[in-house]
Amino acid sequence: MKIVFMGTPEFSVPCLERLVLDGEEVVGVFTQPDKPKGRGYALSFSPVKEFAVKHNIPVFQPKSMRDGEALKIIKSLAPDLSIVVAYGKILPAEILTAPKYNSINIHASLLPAYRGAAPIQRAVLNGEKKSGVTSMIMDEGIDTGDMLLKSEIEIGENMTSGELHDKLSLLGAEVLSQTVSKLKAGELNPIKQDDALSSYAPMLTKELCPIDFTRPAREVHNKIRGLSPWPVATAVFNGKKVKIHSSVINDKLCADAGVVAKADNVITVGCGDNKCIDILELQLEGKKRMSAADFLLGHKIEKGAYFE
RNA sequence: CGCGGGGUGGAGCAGUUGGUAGCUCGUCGGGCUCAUAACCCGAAGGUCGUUGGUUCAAGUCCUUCCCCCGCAA
Repeated sequence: MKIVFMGTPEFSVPCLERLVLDGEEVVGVFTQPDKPKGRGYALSFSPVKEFAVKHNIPVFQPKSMRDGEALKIIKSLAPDLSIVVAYGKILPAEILTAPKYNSINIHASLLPAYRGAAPIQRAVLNGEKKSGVTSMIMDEGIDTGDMLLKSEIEIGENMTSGELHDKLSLLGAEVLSQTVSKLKAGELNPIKQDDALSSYAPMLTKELCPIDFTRPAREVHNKIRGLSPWPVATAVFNGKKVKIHSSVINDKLCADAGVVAKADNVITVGCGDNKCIDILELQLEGKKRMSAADFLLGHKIEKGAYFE
């Protein structure tokens, strides 16, 4: 089957890779334009582009999908199907319906819940017990298309967004592969989403990062794992910003919000509900990420020290 | 050349106005203890990221390059 693939971040790569492994004819890849990133503003390729280049698949990076150019390209590629996985642009109907079998999307949530840009992280932030991947036929709305296949996965107590991301990314490739093969076999039964049950997962911003230790321990913990590995929950210690990379809930100790209850191998900090969290890994500004134990070797934590 | 922090014994940090390096942990040996990730004594281990320079003398000043990280995108 001739397929056009649209995707940008790391999450999309396993899907694209799976299509290639399944022997599909990927005739073109659309991905976001190269952008200056990182220190020094070096121009960088998207992970999908990296993969496509390596496999000699033609890459297209239009700035807009609505100026007719993109449509022209797609028509010239004459695909049977378009597959969109975290492309990062909202596609107009003319693009979606250009291929013979229209466009299929892989979304990292159990739709209709968590439509939108950051379904993985939002699920972790909200302390959801499960998540998953849904394939759907795309329409013009944001993740509102008719659902095709769905696969669930458990979210562990201490799982981070990064870990869930990696699992869903692989699961997504699996669901995609099945969806395509069922499409070929004519076995797909699109199911309408129940809008009443829908929810939206907006993009993360750095405003979410500061930890409020007056919140319950579980909420603090969910924030820490939900924002890991990006943008990472932060606190202030001794006037310096620290990123808190990982934690576990500690309901054996008790301390005022933000106050350090204990610091030997881990740093135990009080939260708002008379429980604590154990900080396992943290990172001082300008320093590398390190375990709490390593941090403590070089940083004395006096009695009464606190995070804010 | 977007802004900024940093590269010091295995790990995390100190190191003032330049005079051959110190702390905590770890490691090894010994001791104490019913016992211990506790405590005591002792030991090993560092060309102070790299290059060149200034100086009687540089981890500490200037220079080249490499690497790491925070911010911002």
